[in-house]
Amino acid sequence: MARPRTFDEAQVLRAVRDQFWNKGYAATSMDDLMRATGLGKGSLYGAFGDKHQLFLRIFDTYCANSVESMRQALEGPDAGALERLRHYMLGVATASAGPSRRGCLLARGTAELASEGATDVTDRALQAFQGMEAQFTNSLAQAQRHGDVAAGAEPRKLAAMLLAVFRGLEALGKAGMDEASLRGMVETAFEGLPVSARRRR
Amino acid sequence: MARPRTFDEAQVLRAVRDQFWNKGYAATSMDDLMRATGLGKGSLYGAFGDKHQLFLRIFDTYCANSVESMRQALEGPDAGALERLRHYMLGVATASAGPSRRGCLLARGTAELASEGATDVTDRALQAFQGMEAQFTNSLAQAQRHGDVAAGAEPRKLAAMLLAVFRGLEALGKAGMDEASLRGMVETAFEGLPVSARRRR
DNA sequence: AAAGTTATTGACCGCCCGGTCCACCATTCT
DNA sequence: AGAATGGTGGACCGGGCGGTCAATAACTTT
Repeated sequence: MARPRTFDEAQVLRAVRDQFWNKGYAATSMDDLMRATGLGKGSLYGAFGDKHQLFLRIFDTYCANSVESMRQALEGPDAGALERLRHYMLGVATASAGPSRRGCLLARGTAELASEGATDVTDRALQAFQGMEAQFTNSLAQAQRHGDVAAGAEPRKLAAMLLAVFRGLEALGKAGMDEASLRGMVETAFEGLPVSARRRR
Repeated sequence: MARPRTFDEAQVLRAVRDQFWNKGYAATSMDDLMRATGLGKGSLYGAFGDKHQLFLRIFDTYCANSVESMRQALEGPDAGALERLRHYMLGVATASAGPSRRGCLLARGTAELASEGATDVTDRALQAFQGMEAQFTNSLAQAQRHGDVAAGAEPRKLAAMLLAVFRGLEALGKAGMDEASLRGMVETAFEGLPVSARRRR
């Protein structure tokens, strides 16, 4: 009934996301987005609305993807749950220390847009964080079931603590903290987890 | 030999800091700074240079103040060192959860300016974080000396881990995480610290 | 083929951006 | 008193900002 779109929406959104990711929200201009996507201004506005809506759109999918990719990384049998979790967090430490310096869009977006009453951003971020915490809880419960974590421990409390470490890694990595330090933090946090009595050395 | 300044430099810098703190770097305009300080543009540029230099200036003192205020909060005899540290971090948790939402300028500035190769910002941030870590290490060493922390523990490793939690609190608080959760993370982290054998229950 | 509908492009809008510049002023030195 | 010095305020600059819009193109329906 009408002219079809000539661009791949997913591809455009990826380009937009990368722009916001690299430069931040305020520092990204609509011209930057035009250049990055190859679309004219009218197309961008027509398809996605204004800058803020566009940001929310990519922020949304970024959050969902983050939680989902974590879920995939952690899923598996009870037996290796604790080790998978530890391995995952070590990977985060290494990635955060990388020279990319772009860090995590979730952290960046929240830091930049939280203050000005933009609850539409913080709400999504909070939901993502809670989703991540739930993944941690799940892994720890698996580990507990398998006997790697003390029977009396509370997976949810431990998960919350690990979530704080997790977000801290990101923050410190962006400041340029070296990989060894970040990985050390993960190791130390895991050494503090209550080990099952049967496995205590 | 010439006309003296009519403004209080410290006061002006405080106003500038608050502007950057509330709105972020990119979103703060020079007009905002003129309004906040009451100074004309010429005075601002004459006294402090351009926007970036001005930001570095206030960022510098903010970092120094942060480390120093932490030092003051933690200083004291060996006896209460661990408890002071715990109390301090609980205070951070409560403050991060506050409805102010402005969070920590150190975190915000780093998140916003780290990516674009602005090592002048990240260098200062990293130095501040290392200063904080040193304070933690110091308190933990005191606690160890007093027997609150296991003799075999390594204060520096534990301090690094607590630093990650510390920065995580800030990040999660900005997203709107509730106070009870944040305080819980601190409690859990402290429960994981290796307790002196003499004091183990 | 004509009508209807939507995508696309880029010119255009008013405004505000960071930064410069200069006329003016308050002070100190001679 | 007058020159010299440096602080002050604001007009001014070119350009980039977010956002709008009308002309045109590409498709479907009748």
